[in-house]
Amino acid sequence: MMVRERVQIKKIDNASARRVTFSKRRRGLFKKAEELSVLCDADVAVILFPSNDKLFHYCSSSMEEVLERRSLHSKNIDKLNQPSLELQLVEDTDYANLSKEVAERTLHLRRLRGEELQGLSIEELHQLEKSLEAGLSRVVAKKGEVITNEICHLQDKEEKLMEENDKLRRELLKISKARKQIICDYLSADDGESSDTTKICNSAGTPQDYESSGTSLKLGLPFSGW
Amino acid sequence: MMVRERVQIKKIDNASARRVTFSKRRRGLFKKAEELSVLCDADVAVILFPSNDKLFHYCSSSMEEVLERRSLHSKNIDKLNQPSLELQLVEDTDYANLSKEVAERTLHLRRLRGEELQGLSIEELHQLEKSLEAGLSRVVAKKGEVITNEICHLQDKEEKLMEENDKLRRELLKISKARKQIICDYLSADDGESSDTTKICNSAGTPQDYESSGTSLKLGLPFSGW
DNA sequence: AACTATTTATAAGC
DNA sequence: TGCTTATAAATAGTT
Repeated sequence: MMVRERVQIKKIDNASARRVTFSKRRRGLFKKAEELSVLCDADVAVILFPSNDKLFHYCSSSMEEVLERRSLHSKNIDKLNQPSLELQLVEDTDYANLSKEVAERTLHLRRLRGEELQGLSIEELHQLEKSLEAGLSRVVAKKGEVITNEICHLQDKEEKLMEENDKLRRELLKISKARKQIICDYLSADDGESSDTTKICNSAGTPQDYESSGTSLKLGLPFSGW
Repeated sequence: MMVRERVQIKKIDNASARRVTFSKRRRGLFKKAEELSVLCDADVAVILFPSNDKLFHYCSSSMEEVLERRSLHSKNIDKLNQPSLELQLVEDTDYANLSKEVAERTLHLRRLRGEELQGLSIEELHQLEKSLEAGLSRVVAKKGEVITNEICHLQDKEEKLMEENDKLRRELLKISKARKQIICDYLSADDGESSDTTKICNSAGTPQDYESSGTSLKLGLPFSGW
């Protein structure tokens, strides 16, 4: 029973246990959020997406209001990290605005490439650095994921090809044997008493031509600079 | 000391106590959020606005992504409000081109932040990674340069201030000596033969008030998160 | 910021 | 789900 020892924080494999824990901890989290908002007079919003694609949320006031406030904050204080990507959806009515946005994004892109850094404060450079590090780690993680998938896929393919290969080899072997049998039969019929024919008729011999190439399939990965 | 009894969940009046509690509970809340996201494989976002108008947030993945997901969930209702999007595309070509550019740059920026990576090939991910690494190294180099400059500048400033400090201290010392001399002279004139006056007249004594503060100048650097 | 008595959250079992 | 309980974790008040 109960919490015998320190529980380690890693994904719960058992799906139903995971759901139970999610329910319990969701309640706990929302309660903490509520307490914080009351004790410290703060606006608090919590959004949860469990793996089953449902949505849970808690907000001390109005969710829309809090999110709006956040995006304002992001735009003003954290211009470097959050270059109003949300704005894309908002209808940017005139040409001038759009033009400004292109310029903004272009500058930001150049700075992320390490260009046009003159005049930036240490704080701004530090945020740029953090942003690059975060992006890099996500990209590297994604790449790992894609590579793993690719490898699984290729291994699957390899297995299937090897099976097919085996099948084909067996068929060839069968045909080869049949052929030799025919020749053998022919020779036996043609020259019944010759003792030399046993050499040609060796149907139990190992036909090396079709059995030695099974494990050297070349399955090139699509890119080699990892 | 400590939690003598059940704590009332109501606004903490004392502002500094409120800030301390906010800090502690914020850490706790973010920790719980993180644990929930890991244990239950959920996406979690927490946004906090304490009364002082700062912004704190935690997100298990990308805040923008989570918020977008949330708005998709709740936008099922709003779908009827969006018929104007197509009508706007009937504008002139320049506007359309510009719009496309904004979209392109936005996508690129988001990918550099590690978002919207689905569907990219290994090669593309690899290039993104290289690009991020290159930008990161340039930004880090620039930051180093700026920091070095800032430090030189501050050292200059420190030296000048210390010189000025010395000058001021010497002047004060001079004034102090002059004053004591006047008192001494006065007392001597008033009571010529008293042997006690030598104590007061000790003009070679060390006036500690002006000599002990020279090396403790505080020259705060503008940012501390290096 | 560190400490600690106490409250609170929660894992496991039913 | 909800209840129970032993234990882990959070934290209020103090230094």
